[in-house]
Amino acid sequence: MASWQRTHFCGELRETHIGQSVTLNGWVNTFRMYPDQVFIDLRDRYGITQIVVESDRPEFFKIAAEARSEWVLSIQGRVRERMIGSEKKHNPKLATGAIEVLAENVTVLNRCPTPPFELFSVPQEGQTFGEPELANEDLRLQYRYLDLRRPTLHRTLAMRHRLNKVIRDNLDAQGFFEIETPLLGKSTPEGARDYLVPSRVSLGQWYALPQSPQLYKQILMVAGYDKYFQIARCLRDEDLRADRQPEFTQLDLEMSFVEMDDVFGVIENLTAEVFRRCVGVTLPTPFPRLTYSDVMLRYGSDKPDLRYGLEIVDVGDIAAQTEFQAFKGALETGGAVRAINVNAAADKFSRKQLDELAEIVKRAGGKGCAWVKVEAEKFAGGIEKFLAPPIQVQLRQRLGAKAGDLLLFVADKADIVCAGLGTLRQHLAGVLKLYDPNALDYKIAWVIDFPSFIWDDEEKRWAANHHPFTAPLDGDLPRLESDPGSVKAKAYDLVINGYECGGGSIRIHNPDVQSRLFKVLGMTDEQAKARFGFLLDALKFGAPPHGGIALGLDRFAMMLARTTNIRDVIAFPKNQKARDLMTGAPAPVDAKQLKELGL
RNA sequence: GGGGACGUAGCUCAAUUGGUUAGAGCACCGGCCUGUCACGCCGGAGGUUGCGGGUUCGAGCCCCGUCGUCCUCGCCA
Repeated sequence: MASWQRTHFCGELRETHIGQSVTLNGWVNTFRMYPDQVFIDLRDRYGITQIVVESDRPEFFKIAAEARSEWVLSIQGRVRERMIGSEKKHNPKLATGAIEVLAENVTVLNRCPTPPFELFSVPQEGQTFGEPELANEDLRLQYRYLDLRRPTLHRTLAMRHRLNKVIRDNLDAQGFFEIETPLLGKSTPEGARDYLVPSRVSLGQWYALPQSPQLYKQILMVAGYDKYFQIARCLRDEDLRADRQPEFTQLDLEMSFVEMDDVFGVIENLTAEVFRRCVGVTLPTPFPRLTYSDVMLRYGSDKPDLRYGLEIVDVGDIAAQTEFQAFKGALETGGAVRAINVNAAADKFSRKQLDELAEIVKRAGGKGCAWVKVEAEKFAGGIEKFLAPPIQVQLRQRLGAKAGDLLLFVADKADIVCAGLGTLRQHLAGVLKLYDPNALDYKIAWVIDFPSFIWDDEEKRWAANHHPFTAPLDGDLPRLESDPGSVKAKAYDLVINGYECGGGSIRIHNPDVQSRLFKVLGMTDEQAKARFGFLLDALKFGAPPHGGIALGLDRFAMMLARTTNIRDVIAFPKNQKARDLMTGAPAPVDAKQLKELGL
């Protein structure tokens, strides 16, 4: 062992170590200088230990006095109790506060320039490390290795490690095999935009990086590996969001001889253990199962945040009795009129703020939002004059309204009403603080009974809502050709606190059904064979009934870490333009490289 | 591609809404200090207000363009 190597960690020493000779390695967290003493708080992953360097060792005192934030030091010394004379001078804020290390040797392992932004600040009560006010994110991403020194990020990455470990242990115990699948694969035309990789040995031809291991995992089922999982990197060349990165990590999973309940059982077992072991929260199982049509109506979203109420209520039948043109017009063209009762909020919104609510609905595609305040006897303001007393009575009853409530209405095509009120609901919950974003408060549910198809108005054809191998509900099969829009799928999403954290389906294993489904999608057998031939071939060779799911692990980590920014849970994330500000990727390459690839 | 917010010292922010020499805290440098622990005290240095143009007697502030960052719609089977 080299003389500078550590014998202990910086968070380790206690009164029991007093008198021992130790060596600590770490970064200078803070320093306090005196004419005859230098105090250095030395930091590593495990904590902080105070180092004292005294002037009776001038050669080391000089080095210590020069040391600055984030220098890397090795301190050899003796552990002693913090005393002045015979009086104890412990620091109760530090786990190591009873002791300090009197330096007998100081080695500078590396210097560090003044960091471009602050990494540490005053610790909060009960914390070893203090979080500074965060610098601009682009600066922090450029110096990611410095930003990653922040204890919050250490904790998050430690938590992700535990998440992966729990997943592997749990699925192993449930009988799953972890199997890797290729990164270099074949582009499949539907779905997200592919990242492409040129082939050097087959000039002019391209691999695609996987959007998910979907096709491979189904083939593994054909091959008899009846419980498969993989912690898989997936790549999609689409625009980024606060919860979306171009490369992200899925827990990909597939099982044979199963129906939906079997997948739910495995995932509920796993998810409950993840939350118990990562954040100490017990989730009640089984998770609630909500239908797509139900959540769209009540929450205006297929991934509702169930931590708060503010449910949407259909008032179309009552609105039809009014002469209010905005209501009548929407209903006459087959639309809907729905409302939210914002409890006790009548006085919380100024006229200007109500206009802002209308703006939010407009941004969601709507024409605006009508409002009315509820008083003891009657409604007031907004569209009150369009609502005759008997209408008011009905609305009051339907919406459970009492004096002081604020009623918000949106009238439009049904999907716009959902989007408008859904967005409004989220906004209101934030503004009215109906939930605590920092609390260990998790509302988790399955959303089921998704439509199999959605109508693509541009291409004038039915498109697969999930993917073209998703099995329709058995009872809906007879309507596959006659009424595709009414067919529901054996597809399911796992929704946590308003985030889609997973999705999957039971797959079609019957070639006849698969063929019928391709026809609905406007694909001939030949076209289907050209696109998915290898999978269709494989499915012919004795495919078992199978199904599975993929969980978005980055989003899971966001939930566990209680952040709304996916970059907080990824060690080296990309910015909104999909750039890595630390490495500078993407970047031009040498002409020679391009030439080799025939580009 | 559309909509929105932001860009002032190394960092976080301010600048009485167009008016004198653009300030503060932290960081940095120097000095003082025998027990600090966010040490304290004194002093100092540090600015093309993202960039380019325009309006004006006068622009950090208004207008146009551009670059960058974030949020969002489209997109994400």
